[in-house]
Parts: sequence; C-alpha cells; structure tokens
Amino acid sequence: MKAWQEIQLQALQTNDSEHQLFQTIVSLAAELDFDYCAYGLRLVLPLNNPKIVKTSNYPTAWQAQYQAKNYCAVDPTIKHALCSTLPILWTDGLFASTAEFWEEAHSFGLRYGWAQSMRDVHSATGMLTLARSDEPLSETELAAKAFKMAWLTQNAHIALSRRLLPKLLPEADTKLSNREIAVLRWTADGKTSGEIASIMKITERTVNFHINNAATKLNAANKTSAAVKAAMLGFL
Amino acid sequence: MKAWQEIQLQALQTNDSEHQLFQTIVSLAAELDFDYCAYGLRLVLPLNNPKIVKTSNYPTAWQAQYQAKNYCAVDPTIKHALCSTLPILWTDGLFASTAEFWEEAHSFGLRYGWAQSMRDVHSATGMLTLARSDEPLSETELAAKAFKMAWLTQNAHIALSRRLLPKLLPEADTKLSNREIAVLRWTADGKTSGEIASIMKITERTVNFHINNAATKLNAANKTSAAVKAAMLGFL
DNA sequence: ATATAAGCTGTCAATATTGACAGTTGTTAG
DNA sequence: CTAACAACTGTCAATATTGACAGCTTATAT
Repeated sequence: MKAWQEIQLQALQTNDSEHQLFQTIVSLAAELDFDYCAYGLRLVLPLNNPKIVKTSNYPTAWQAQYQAKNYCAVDPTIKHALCSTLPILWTDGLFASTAEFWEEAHSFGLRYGWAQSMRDVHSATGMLTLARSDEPLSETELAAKAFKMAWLTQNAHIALSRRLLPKLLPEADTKLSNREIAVLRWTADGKTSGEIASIMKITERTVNFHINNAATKLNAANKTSAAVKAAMLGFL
Repeated sequence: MKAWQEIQLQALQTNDSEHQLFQTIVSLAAELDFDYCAYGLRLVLPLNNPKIVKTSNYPTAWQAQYQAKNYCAVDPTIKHALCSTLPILWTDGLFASTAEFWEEAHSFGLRYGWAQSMRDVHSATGMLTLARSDEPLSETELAAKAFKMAWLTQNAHIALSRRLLPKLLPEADTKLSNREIAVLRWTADGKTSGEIASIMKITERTVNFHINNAATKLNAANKTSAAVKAAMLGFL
C-alpha cells in the first residue's frame, strides 16, 4: 500500500504526463478491486456548451460509442456529479430512464460501479468513476472504501486538472491587477460604474478603464461576462 | 470504528441540529487523536465582504480573541483553503508572517494541527481543522490519516452546509424558470439582449423581461449581478 | 537611464440597459 | 372554473455602457 501514501507527492511534484498520472490512478483503482476507472473533467465556461474531457481505461469501442451518441448529455452519473459531491452507486434505479445507455454499458462489461465528484477553486468539476464486470458492489464494501474514494477523487482531480486546465481554459492563467480585481468585485456585486467611482474615490472614467482592461485580459465581450468569468475562475 | 461508516447516513438523513452534527465530527476527530476541531464555512456572496461562520471546540477565550482581532483576515490556513483543496499542515513557516497570531494560538494550546477545505456546487467553501496541544504531527501520521481527513472534510461540509446555507444565503433556494436560466446563461457568456433575442428567436423586450425577473428573484441590482449570482450558485 | 506596467483622467458618439407604463396567451394545480 | 405562473410583447425616457480618440504620473525592473 505504499503507493497510496506516495501518489500525492508524485502527482503534484513530478513532471508526469496526464497519461502517466492516469496509469497511477488505474493501479490505485485496481488495489481497490476495480478494473475500470474513468476521470472526467468539466469546465464551467462557456456556460452554454461547457468543455468536457474524459480519460478512461474502458473498452475502446465503448469510449467511441459514448462519444458518438453523446451519452455525456444523458449519463445520470454526470447529472449527479454536477449537483452533488456525494458518491453515487450504479443501480438499476439510477439508470431507469436511460435503459439503452445502461444496457450498452453492460454489454461492454461495465456493470458494477460508483463515482464521486468534486469542484475546485476554478469551478471546474472532476468526476472519478470506479467500475468492474463481475463482483457486485455491496453497501458494506462502499462504506469500507469510501475514505480512499474521497481521497482518490480529490487527488486525481487536483493532479489531472493542473495539467489539463491551462490547455483547455487559457483564461485561468490570467493575472488581474489589484485595481482590476477591486473594480470587478464591485461590478459583480451589482454596482454601476458611477457607484464604484464613489466607493473607490476615482473617476467613473477610470472605473470603466479598469473594467475594460480586465475584460480584454479575460477574453470577455463585455463587463457582465468579465465579472462572471473572474468570479467563476476564483479571481474575486 | 462503526461511527465512521455510519456518520454519512446520519449526517444526511437525520434531523440533527448543527450542534449535534458538530459533536459527531468532534468525536470522529478524537478517534483520529485530535482534541480540537473547527469547521468554517465561507459563502461567496457578496464578493465584497463574504459571510463566514465558524464552529469549533476551541477554548472560548481563543474563539473570542480570534473574532475580536478579526484573525480571519490574517489566518494563513484560511488563505490556503481559499485557493487549494490540499491539506495544509501547521508549520512555523506557514505562520512566519503572522507571528502574533501564531503565538497567541500556542498560548491557548493550539500547537499541532492541519486543515483541509473543499468547495461545493454553490461555490461555498468549507474548511475542517484538526488540532491538538501535545503530540507533534509527523508526515507519516498525516499520510496515514489523509484518507479519513479527505472524507471527513467532505462529509462535515456537506452535512453542515446543508443546514447553514439556507439561513445564510436565501438566494440559494431560488427557483429560476427554464427561460430565465437560458437567458442568464447567454448573458453570462457576454451576449447582449439583442443577440440573445436572435439566438432564442424572441423579442429583445422579452429577453429583458426574463433577465429582470431573474434579477428580482436573485435579489440582484442589475443583470451583471444576476448573472454572477446565478453562475456562482450553480443555477446555470 | 529606460522600458514596462499599473493607475489615472478627459471627451464624444453610438449602443445597451433599466424602469414604469400596459397588455395577451397558454398551461397547470386546486 | 379559477388562480397562479411562465412566457411573451409593446412604448418611451432616463441612465449606463462601450469604443475610440489622446495623454499624465508613479513605481519597479533591467
């Protein structure tokens, strides 16, 4: 079990690629008796059509099928992950309204599984799924493995999102100046430029100047988008 | 160790008060050999001056001191919690620039400790701190207890924030209509009312109508604030 | 010394927003 | 049947925003 105690350092301090890191996660999953393992990352932005990336050791044919049929939009575990960070067990009830999806998954050997998600300071959501073909998953087993699941979800997300985020969401690397942050904070709280000018004892012109600079840096079309992006990415 | 496997059900399904729940957490902390235990919840809104509530079994005098001197604004563990969900260990280095704070904590018996935070779908941040007076905290001990810490942080936050959030942030209970959500999403992505009208094939007047209704529900002064609130609270 | 960045300010015209007036239609739950 | 609600539309005036012009000061890093 040494690996469990070392992965955190490894995951965060080494220069391992996403692929290498994911292999480490796969082997930790195997130690928990799960052959299959999947990590999904969903960014928040843009709010219409947010980006999702997936990595798994599922059968290639199933990965292709999932992608082709856009099962992301249907998958009840993803729905759950987006509104709760509690672990969710694959049960017939959960998949009741998505029978086709559930049967196809079965046909690829994905039968018993569970998933847990977390959200980070950039509002990105990471979901880790552990699954297998043969052995049913009892409540007892879940309870016994819940600690490691919580930990693995966290660390998998931290390690993988660190590597994926800069590529997928360049705005996350933006540096805002102190003034830009202050002005955007008040903006996000619903103040007009004029009100912010009074509060900060500067000209309205200057307020708009800072907002505009921030919006440019954040690749935002206007101040509403700039405020939302800055808030969601944790800059405020 | 039965308690560990049962707290999740208990925390989520019972009608226990915050106080009772916190006592459960205290006893789980004790099983991990920590006498002291603190849970802090920080809401995001308003972005200027966000609300923070704390619960702990720290000496009453220290709690009062912490509050009186507004140590929230200084505490390096809070700073860390707001930008990372990794556990953080109380070290002299961490408190190097806040010597007075650190020494006072010592004088109340708070010497060895660590903390971990998480963020939920409402963008609220929860931080759990475990501490004690006597026994130093080795890296080995941390590594061995990291799983339970991750789990406890999650469950403490889920259970306590469920009870605290409605009181502290009434907007979190708002129900937005489908149209309001759609319009706010496009707004948050930086579209003007006119553009949204084209996209959704409705009048600009109707777009503004929906935005205005959503802003009223969300207690927002204007559409920027409405978009930020809705996005941060996970409605979009 | 000099470049770079942050911070600050001015004006003007074109657009966008908000607020307050007043309505219609269709669906759903009691 | 009726109340409640979501969705939709109209006009008009007062405010707010954005974009494009141009320029100053101060601090920090090379």
